[in-house]
Amino acid sequence: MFDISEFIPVKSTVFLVLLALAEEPRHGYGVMLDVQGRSKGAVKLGTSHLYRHLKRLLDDGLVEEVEPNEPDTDDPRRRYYQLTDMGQELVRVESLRLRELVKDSKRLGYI
Amino acid sequence: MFDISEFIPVKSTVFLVLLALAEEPRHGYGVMLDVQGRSKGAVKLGTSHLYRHLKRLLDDGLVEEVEPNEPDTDDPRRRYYQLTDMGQELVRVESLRLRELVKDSKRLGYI
DNA sequence: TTAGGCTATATGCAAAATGCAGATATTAAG
DNA sequence: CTTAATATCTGCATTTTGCATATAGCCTAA
Repeated sequence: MFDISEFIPVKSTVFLVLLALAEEPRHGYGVMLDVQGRSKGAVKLGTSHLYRHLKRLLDDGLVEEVEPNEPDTDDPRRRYYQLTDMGQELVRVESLRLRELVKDSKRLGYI
Repeated sequence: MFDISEFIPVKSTVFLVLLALAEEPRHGYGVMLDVQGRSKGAVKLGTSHLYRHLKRLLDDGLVEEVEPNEPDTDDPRRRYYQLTDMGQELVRVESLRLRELVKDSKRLGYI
């Protein structure tokens, strides 16, 4: 369907951004908080970094901007993003790759 | 035991190197072949990159050089590496982190 | 025996990514 | 009103990457 091979392996921090958006559309700052929360604070993604990642993901067609569900309750500065079809496939393929690595690690007795 | 928090998240390509060494001591070129094989060719690690990663891992105390098991059968150019205790712990902790991400991806229906 | 391909490690350099700091502005709480 | 939290974005020095290339030992077949 899509040729996503050039994006694999997905960078560790970028995968966290994709996974945040995999759950539901979010704005940049929300992505940052999700990344921190998901890793219990172990991974911190600086804002500068975050927005540059988002710009890159937009350019690559993995993420697209979307209107918020309830505009009136939202801070107007917020820009919402969601995964494109290609972005969803990348999450799927990269998840499978990581699952194999985890399986190897388990087989070797590390976890 | 060790403070490995500064190394998390481990870069995608570096984790592949660590996992190659997690199986058994290998020399640089062997690591490269393992990385390619483990991902069925999807991930290619250039030689320049590989040796710089190894140097960095040595400097960080995650990997250490080791004498080959059977010197006489080996190409004398080869330098063998294995994980240190800290390197092993990093593999363990990072594997657990990745397992959670895969679990999230599964919960969201991506895999 | 030598030519070619694979194995093996390493460096140089331009381009890209990163980390840190800070600019700018809105919202919410006290 | 003042402060803290929210929110997006840019500048710049440093680090990492990608690509090419250097060097050289090993292996096999013409």
